[in-house]
Amino acid sequence: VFALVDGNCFYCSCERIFRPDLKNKPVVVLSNNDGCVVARTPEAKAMGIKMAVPYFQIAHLEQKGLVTFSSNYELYGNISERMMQTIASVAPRIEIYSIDECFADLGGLDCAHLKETGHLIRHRLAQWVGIPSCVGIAPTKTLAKFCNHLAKKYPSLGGVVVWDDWSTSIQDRALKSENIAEVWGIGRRSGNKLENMNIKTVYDFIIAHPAMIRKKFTVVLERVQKELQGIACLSLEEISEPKKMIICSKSFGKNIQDIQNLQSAISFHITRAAEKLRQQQSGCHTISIFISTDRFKKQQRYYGTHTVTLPNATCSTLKLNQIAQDLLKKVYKPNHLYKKCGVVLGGIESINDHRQLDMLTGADEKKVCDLMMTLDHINRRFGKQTIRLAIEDLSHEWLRKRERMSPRYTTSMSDVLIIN
DNA sequence: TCTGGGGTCCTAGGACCC
DNA sequence: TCTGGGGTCCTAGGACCC
Repeated sequence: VFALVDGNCFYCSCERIFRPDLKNKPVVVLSNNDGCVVARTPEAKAMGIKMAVPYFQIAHLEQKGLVTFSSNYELYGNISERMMQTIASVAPRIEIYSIDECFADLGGLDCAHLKETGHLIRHRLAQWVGIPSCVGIAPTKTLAKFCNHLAKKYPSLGGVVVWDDWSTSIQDRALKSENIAEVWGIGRRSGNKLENMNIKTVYDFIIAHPAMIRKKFTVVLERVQKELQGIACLSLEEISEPKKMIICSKSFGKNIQDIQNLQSAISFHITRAAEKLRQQQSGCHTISIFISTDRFKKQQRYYGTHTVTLPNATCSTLKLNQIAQDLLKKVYKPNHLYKKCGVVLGGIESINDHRQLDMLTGADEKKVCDLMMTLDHINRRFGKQTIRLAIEDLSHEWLRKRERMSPRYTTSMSDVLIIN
C-alpha cells in the first residue's frame, strides 16, 4: 500500500510560515528570473491566475492585493527536508519524489489504520513544519496519486483519501468524474489523442483495450492503465540513483550579444554542473553546450549546439570548462541577440568503479579529483564562489536579480527572524 | 519591456558486427 | 526475377513529470 503525501501549493505555504499575515491572502511564487508563476494559493487561483502564466500578465493584480515572491530555493529546500523527516517519523520507508512530494510505504499497516495514519501525517506536517498537505492512499502509486488529486480537489474529503475504503460504485463514480488528462503519466499530448478516440474519463481509459493502448501509444501508457486497475507496476524506490544527465542552464536578464557574457555564463554553468557531478561521485564522458536566441521572438532565430565525447570520464571543472569554452567558440555567431545558454553533461559513470588513467596526457584523475573536492570543501565552508574560475568574472550582465525574494529564514544567520 | 529550469524514459533509425 | 537474419550500441527526438 502506497501513500502519496503532497504539500499544498508548497512554495506559497513555505512563504506563509514566516508571514502569517498572508494567511487567506492571494500569494504566488515566480520561477527563476521572475519569469512565470510556479505556485499559487487557492485565493490566487480564484483571481483567475493560471499555472505557468508569465508574470507581466498578472502584475496588475498586485494592486488588488496579490502578493508575489521570487523563488527562494534555499528556504524551500530546507522546509522540504523537514517535511520529509516528519513523514518518515510516521512511515520510515519513503521515496522522495520531488521537493514537495513523497511516496511512503504503508505495507505493514492493517487496512483499518490507513486513514488514521494519513491524518497523523497531515497533523504532524501542520504542527511540526507548518505546511498544509493532502494524502492519497492506494494499492498502486498511480492510484495513490489519483486519490491525492481528489483530496486536493475536494476539501470536504478531509485531506485524506483511502482508495480501498470506498465501495466499487463510489470508486467508479470518482473515475467517471475525472478527466483522463488528470492522471499521472498522461500529458497534454496523449490526453488529446485519447479524447479524440472518445476516451474522455479515467473510467473510459481503464476499460479500453490494452492491446490497442499499446499499439497506438507505448508501453508507458499501458503501464499507467494497469496501475489504475490496481495492478502495481511501480515500486517504492528508497535510494535515489545517481543522475544520468546533468543540465545547468538559465535565461539571461537581458539579451546578450558579445561573447564575453556567454563565456562567463558557460563557465558559471559548467562549475555548477561539475559540482553536482562530484557530489554523486561521478565523472562524465560527454559535454554539450547550447546557446539560443529568444524563442518568443520570430526574427533572427538561432540555436547553436555542439557535443564532444571524451575517451576518459572526468569531473574536473578546469577540464570541462576548457572544452566547453572551445565548443562555445564553435557555435558562437556574432550579430545574434542571445537569451539563453546552458551545458549538458552525459555519459555519466561512477568515478570509483574503474578509474582509468589518461594514456596521452598521463594526468592522474585521482589527483584532479582530490583537488576539486578540496575546492568544493572550501566553497561549502566559506561560501559559494569563494574560489572560482576567473572567466566567470568577465561579465555579470547576463545575471538577473530576483527582485521579490523573501529572507532565507532557516539557512542564513543574517536572515533569522527575531521577534521583539 | 516582460514568457523557468532540471530531469526521466521510450522509440525509431542508423551504423556496425558476425 | 531473386539480394539473410539476428543482434548490439548509439543518438535524436518526443512525451512526460515537478
